[in-house]
Amino acid sequence: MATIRDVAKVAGVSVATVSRVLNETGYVHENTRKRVLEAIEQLDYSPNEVARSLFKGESRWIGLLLPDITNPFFPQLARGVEDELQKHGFHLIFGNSDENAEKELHYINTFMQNHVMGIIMATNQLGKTDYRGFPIPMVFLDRTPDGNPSVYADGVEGGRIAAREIIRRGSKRVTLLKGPEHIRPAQDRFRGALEELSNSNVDFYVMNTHSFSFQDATQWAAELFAKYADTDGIIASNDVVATAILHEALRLGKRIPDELQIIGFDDIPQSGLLFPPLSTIRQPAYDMGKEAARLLLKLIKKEKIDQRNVLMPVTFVERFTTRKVDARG
Amino acid sequence: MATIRDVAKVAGVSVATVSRVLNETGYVHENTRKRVLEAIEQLDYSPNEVARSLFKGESRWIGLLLPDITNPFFPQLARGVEDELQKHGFHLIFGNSDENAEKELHYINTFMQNHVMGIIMATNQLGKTDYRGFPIPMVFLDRTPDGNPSVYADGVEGGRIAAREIIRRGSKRVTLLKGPEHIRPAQDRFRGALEELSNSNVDFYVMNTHSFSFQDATQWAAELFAKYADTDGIIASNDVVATAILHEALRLGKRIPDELQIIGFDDIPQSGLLFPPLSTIRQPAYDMGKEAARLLLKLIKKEKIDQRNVLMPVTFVERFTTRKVDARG
DNA sequence: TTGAAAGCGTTACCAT
DNA sequence: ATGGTAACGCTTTCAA
Repeated sequence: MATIRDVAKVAGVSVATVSRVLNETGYVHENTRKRVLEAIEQLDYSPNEVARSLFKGESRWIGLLLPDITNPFFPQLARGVEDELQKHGFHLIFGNSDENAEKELHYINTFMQNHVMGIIMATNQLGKTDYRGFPIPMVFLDRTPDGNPSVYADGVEGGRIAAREIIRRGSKRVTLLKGPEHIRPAQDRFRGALEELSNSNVDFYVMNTHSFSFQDATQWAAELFAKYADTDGIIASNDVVATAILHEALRLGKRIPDELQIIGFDDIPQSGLLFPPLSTIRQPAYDMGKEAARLLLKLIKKEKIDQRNVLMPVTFVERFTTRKVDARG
Repeated sequence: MATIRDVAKVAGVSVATVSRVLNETGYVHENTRKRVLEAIEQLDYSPNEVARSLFKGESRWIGLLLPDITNPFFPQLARGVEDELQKHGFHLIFGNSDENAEKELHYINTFMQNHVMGIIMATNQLGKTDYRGFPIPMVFLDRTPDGNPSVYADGVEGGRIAAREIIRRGSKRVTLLKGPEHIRPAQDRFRGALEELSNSNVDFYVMNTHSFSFQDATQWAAELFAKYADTDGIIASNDVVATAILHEALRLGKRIPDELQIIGFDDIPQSGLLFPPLSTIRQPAYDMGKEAARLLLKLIKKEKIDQRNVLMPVTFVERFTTRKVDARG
């Protein structure tokens, strides 16, 4: 690996001059500039970012902390973050926290030791640790109780839409799954749907569920259909749960969507690949990632922020687990 | 951020001594050690990895370059890599190459500039760039033409198993999809299946297909069923393609698996969530990630390597797009 | 057992 | 327009 000194020697100039052409700062004669550029070419030199970072006290690294990249919602998000950072010459250091407060702290720590310029994190441990007054910018992929910068999807509205659409398409005995207590988006969705359902004239049944796992959901689904056999519409707390319910319904021979409608949440990539393809409330995961990266970059560059908490819109994706309805509703 | 100098000052010793207790190198009196530790505690000091890395000319970073984290096979792999690295105190710098040689080079470059100690990459551009004699260890997630270290799944055997199982379960008119020419695992699978099919007494039809995309596959599926309506077994080139075929078959009202059997490849997470759940040849993605990380770490530490090219076993995952057969076959 | 100082590869300041 | 050099925070000789 050639260093700036090697380049200086070959070009017959001082390291200061090389640095100047590298960074395009200060004066340097066109001829010397050429010589330096040639030397760089010849030696296949590229500057050592570590040294740069040490001197400047800054870097081009961003830490991204996700609960689990294996969870289908997150890859899109990560991709959005990476694409945006990449455009601005920043790089990602990545970790999985498994929703574990200890791991989370550990990663934040190593991020700091590695001079990252900012951190983007999704967590449900919010409130357990106080991140106000943190020495570097952080963006949360979720609302934060303390008003930290964040980007999040409009779960409440999502819940409302889900309820509205399932009612509008004719379900009369709706089942609403509550979702994990400690996961904020789940509770938002629940509240939104509950609100809309309460104001409607359909019967509905709330089922308490505590996880997002496929296994668990399969079991509730069985219980649900045993207990409430004539339900004709289910609002699931996310797409994975919706998938489990769909399976169980199919297994019981229910006709979807004629006999039973199902709406999920998230619009993870596989939802469109199910049979029948799942109708769901879409969170724009990729764009959320991009937005988070943008916000963080602004924070880092201390640009003016007009919106520290950006709310992303949510949309109904009509596929085939809900009935068609004519344009006028 | 406190520095080693601050600690030295508070503890009333030199930075050299602090460094010694930090690294547990050289002699240091128990009493001074205590004082230093207290100072560290008091200042909440942790060493600057960037400075460390600059001095040592080494780091705890590993670059991971994947085609696209959004592609369902890769998150598991990434997770395997991260878990293993994490255990050994290494961190991941991550990028998506999109199978684009230019991007690939760009990332490799930034990885190098950032002093990563090694690189793990999955690519189908192999051979376009010569990575022999590269200054840091690289592990490829695929076989490499030039014998670079690698970990890969046994595609040929996978193809054989797929063909064997579909024949054993009674398909008489098998369709084999070829998959993209330039993707090595796809060709391995194809060759394996072709071999087994050739040695069998079933009729078979090879369909040339050029991508792994869901959209494209949906189209071929339509063509396929039009052209070869009585095929009763399809070996797809991966699970995404298998899913598209499954859909099309369901749409045409075919009974699965009685009338038509389908086998995929990969065992991506959603394959078990399809309806009916997809039978497939499983690549152990998570373990492949772990194995790649282990191999790389060994390379970095210059430990003895008994196997520079590790072949991972592939298994048949029996679900419900293939027929049951009694234990004796 | 401890400290002083050089050096890792940069950048930026101050001279010239 | 160019060069010398201190400094970033650490580790590691070398001397004491």
